[in-house]
Amino acid sequence: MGRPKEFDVEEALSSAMNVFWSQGFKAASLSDLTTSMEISKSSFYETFGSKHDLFLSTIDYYIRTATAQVSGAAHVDAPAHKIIRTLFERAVQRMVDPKSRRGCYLNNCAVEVSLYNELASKRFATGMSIMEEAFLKLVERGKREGAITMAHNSRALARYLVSSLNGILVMGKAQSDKESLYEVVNVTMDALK
Amino acid sequence: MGRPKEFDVEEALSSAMNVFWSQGFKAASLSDLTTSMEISKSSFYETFGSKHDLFLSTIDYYIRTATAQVSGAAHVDAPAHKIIRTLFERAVQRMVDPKSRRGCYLNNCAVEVSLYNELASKRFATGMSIMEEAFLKLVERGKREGAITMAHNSRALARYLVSSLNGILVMGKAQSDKESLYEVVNVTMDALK
DNA sequence: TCGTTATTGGACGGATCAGTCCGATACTCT
DNA sequence: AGAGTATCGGACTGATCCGTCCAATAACGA
Repeated sequence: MGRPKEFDVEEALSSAMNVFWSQGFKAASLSDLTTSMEISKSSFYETFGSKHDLFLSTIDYYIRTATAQVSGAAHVDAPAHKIIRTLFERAVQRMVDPKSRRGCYLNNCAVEVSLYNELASKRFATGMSIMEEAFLKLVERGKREGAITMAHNSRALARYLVSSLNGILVMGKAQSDKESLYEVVNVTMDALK
Repeated sequence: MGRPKEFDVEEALSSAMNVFWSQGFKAASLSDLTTSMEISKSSFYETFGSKHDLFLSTIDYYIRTATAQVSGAAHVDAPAHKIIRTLFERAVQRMVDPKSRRGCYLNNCAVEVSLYNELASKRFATGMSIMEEAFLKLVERGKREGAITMAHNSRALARYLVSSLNGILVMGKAQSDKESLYEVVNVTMDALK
């Protein structure tokens, strides 16, 4: 019944997210968005409601996809502390590559709009706590494996890791020198011992 | 000769910075700025050139004032590692207070405009390296005082501290719980031992 | 008093913006 | 063939934006 959608909503969301990620919410015009999403203005409003609605949807999309990666890594068959290190090293690699030096989408969104946008900042908090839970499981496993210190409780260490990861993503914007960032990772990881 | 300026340029810069800090560059309208700065549109363009010029000036202003605080703390007569902890605790206090939960101005600016603004991102890098130098001196002193580990070179530790401080400022936006943030500070500081 | 500079407020231009609406067309199922 | 939906492009609205310009006024020094 009726003509089917010609574009994939998830793909369009991904494109839109990349536009917001690169330009910010305010700076991204509707024209920028529809061009990148490869849909017409009419389809845009029909499917996504408004620029602001779309923005919130891209945050949900990011939480759905990006945090799934971190959570997924927790199930890899390797020592927990190695998985943690790998997650940090991947972050460094992303910040070193000019094409992906955009930091964390959630952080960027929080900076730009959380101040005047309740809905967006709630999503930011949600994303962070998902990250925290993922790290928490890894830390607990690391303790059982005897590779992580008992000097701090697991949740404190998990929060420390989320915080540190964000710090590295911020630093990467100013200091894209690979070795410097790896040094920071080394010090950060040593705190777990 | 001629009528003297009636407003203080530094004060106006401070007001403008607060507007940008709270709303972001794009979202801050000229009307918002002139209202907060308490000058007319004509005086605005006469003195500050353009919105963008003013923006860059506020970044310089921030670097001039805020990093001076950190650098100044280095000369306090107290054990270096205690000074470092105090700096972190002050950051936590700022993030816990709803009125000052705005993170680091440099970071916010970098997130919003660094992607399409060379001049702003250079300033961001400058600010970060000033912070790094301040922490470097503290770390070196802390080592001489025997309170900081020799396991890592001083510059790596200084970078680690800058990174961690930024991480805490980011986390504070999602997690404003005081105790959680203090826990992160504790773990962070333990890495120096 | 006179020249110089600072300040103001408002009018104005040119551009861009988000969002609405409509007519034409294309696709799919019954 | 016909009903139902998707898509498109473009015209349009109303608002907002940054920035320019100008005439009037106010404060200073000589």
